[in-house]
Amino acid sequence: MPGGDLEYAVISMLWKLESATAREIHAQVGEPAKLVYTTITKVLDRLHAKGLVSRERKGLAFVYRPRVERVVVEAAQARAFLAKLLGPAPHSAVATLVDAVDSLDPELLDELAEVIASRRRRSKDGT
Amino acid sequence: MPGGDLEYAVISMLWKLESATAREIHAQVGEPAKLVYTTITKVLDRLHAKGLVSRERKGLAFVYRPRVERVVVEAAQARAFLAKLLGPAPHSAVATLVDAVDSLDPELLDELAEVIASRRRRSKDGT
DNA sequence: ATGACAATACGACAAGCGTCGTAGGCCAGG
DNA sequence: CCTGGCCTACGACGCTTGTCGTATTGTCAT
Repeated sequence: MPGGDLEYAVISMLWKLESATAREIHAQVGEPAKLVYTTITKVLDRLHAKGLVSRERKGLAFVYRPRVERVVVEAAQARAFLAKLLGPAPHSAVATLVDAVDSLDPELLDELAEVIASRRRRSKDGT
Repeated sequence: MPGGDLEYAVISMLWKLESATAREIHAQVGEPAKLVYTTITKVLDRLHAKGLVSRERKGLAFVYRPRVERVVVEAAQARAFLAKLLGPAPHSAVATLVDAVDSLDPELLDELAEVIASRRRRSKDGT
């Protein structure tokens, strides 16, 4: 549901920090990207309008916190993306994925294999 | 580079068919989605403007064909998506991914494992 | 030639997002 | 009391995408 990249970056930071003010988010996300402060507040606004984050006044500022669990959002995104890829040719998609992981961080391949193994084991048990 | 879902669906169909007219694409993609013919041609237009597909006149109609290889585009998408996910917590991202695959098509897990294994083997060789 | 048809070209509109700029409210230090 | 900082609220703009509708043009059979 966080459609764009910036929105995603912002809510990601919130997941990481648990809660934060616009200023803090800006320091972490906006500043490095050379984005003006109000750009971040705007994004926060929209996220809030969509019900993805909650906010609570604290003195002058708002303290924001995520309102949706990260796992849920990421699972949804992953599924959507996968579905898009799988559409026509599931098999090559799998290879594409593995390549992507490999090229971004080869070490994750081991982890990936492990996760799959345990998932497979669990399936066999019926859990 | 094919930003949206419809654009992606259209170029996907082109990858599948090798080449096709707007009418054919519409029959495959547009019709089932209850989209009007010109919606498809518009998308094809934009795809063409972006240089993602080429077209060649054939009688009245244009015959379109993909101009970028599917692997290239998909690899780029996969990398972009992965990078987005990995950003904050690479590890849970891997799990998310596996979950997604599992939930969409459990059989692909085996395939995934296999691909990883061969990729690992190759890495070890240094290829 | 001409009229019916098919296909394209073009233009329009609404959303969603990124990105700013400006206006207005509020609190603390002179 | 007034001024300087912060902070939020809001509105604006441009670009991309989805989605149509209408206008134009080219082809073919009569």
